Amino acid sequence: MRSAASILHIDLDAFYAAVEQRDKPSLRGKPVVVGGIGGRGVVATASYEARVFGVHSAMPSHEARRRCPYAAFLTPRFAAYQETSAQVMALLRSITPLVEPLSLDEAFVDLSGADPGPVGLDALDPSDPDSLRAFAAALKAAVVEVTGGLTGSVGIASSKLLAKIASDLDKPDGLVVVDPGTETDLLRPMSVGVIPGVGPATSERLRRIGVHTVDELLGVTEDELVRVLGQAHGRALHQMARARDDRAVEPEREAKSVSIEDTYDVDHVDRRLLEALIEKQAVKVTERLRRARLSGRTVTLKVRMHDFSTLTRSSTLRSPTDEARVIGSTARSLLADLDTSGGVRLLGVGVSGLADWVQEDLFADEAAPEDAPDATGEPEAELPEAVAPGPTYSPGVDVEHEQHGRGWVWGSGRGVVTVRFESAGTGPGRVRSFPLDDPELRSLHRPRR
DNA sequence: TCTGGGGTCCTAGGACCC
DNA sequence: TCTGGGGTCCTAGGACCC
Repeated sequence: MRSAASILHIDLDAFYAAVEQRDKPSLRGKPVVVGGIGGRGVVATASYEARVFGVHSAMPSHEARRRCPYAAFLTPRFAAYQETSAQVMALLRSITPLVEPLSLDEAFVDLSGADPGPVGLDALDPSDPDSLRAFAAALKAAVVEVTGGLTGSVGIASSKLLAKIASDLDKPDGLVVVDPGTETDLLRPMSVGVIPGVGPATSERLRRIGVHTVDELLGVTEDELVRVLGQAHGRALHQMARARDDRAVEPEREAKSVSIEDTYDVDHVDRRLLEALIEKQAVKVTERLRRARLSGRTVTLKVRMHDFSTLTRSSTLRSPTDEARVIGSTARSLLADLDTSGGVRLLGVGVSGLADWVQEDLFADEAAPEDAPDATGEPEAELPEAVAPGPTYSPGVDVEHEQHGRGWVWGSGRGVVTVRFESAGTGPGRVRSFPLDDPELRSLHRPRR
């Protein structure tokens, strides 16, 4: 841990739901649930108004609907979230290049040597708590400004560990500065679960040796922790309990894998269908690889069975590839070893062992397992709807009507789509319904990147 | 109608090599 | 005259994060 509180962690509040409320004025102040809306969907983010009803992330959507039937249930618009995230990250990088994004809505920032000019301040002194508080307040205001109204919670401390814990203490719209020297006093009474990396399994193991709080964790020797949790985790936790953490903010972390996975509304048994689905995923993974100018050597197939048991099978090629044909045939050959007769609820295709270049493949003929019948060669019409294009008018997606302008899909069914015409800058808008095939209505949905 | 999708990191065993 | 010891690569699974 550093002598000054020079590490900042920012976490945008209820991020997906907040973007939806920004862009859909009629939903401001109301319960909003963003996530999968199919029978097997789960909640990605619930607005604070929905959390009051007990709705939270990772809860099955049907359970969320039971608890909060009048919430707006929306499918995610990742393009909008990515755009908003990029605005915030750009703001942070205008202050210092030492920015480490953890996800779309979270980042660490190393404030040593930062320039507070972009948030309208002359000076920032990380050794002065008042200066830090003034900076954080200015930063939060700037986030509201660049995002068009989103708030974030900020924690500032002498390490990543404490900054992250601090940003969580005063949500939403929070601001907590941990003064150097007070770190262990802050941690001591807390549950071990506040330490990032301590989830249900670790908590349970610790509970069995009588440890519930950080204070109790302090009474356990490093050897004992290693015995219970393994080398890496045990040592790390022994350090964390003492607020010892000198991990650096790493601005340039590179991707280690790229993957696609899909859970289907029904379990699939038909092998030809499974192969066709894998082939589609291979094409999508390839598109992502190529956009990032990457190639990879190891292809992994993930299969979740009807009983939720999950298997992975992987195969490492002689050289990196970014070809859908190679990735698809490799993944399909991995399926061959598995007994899927009980039904498959999820398939996934991933590529790891990434290289930021594409080798001219001297062994192309050998790298591609010899001509397994090509699933994409099958007539599309023979396959069930699972491989057909999805519905265009999912709840929440952006649309435009020639007469009425921009709006978003409230719902659709029985040949009708219902649209509310409003956007971030307008007030709450009117609602109208149209036939699904209305030529004047079009989806502005951009395919997911 | 139980349990998403995108990731990261760690462990453990076997093969292989020196 | 059983059975060494690392190191690296690969595979499979699991915990965890948002």
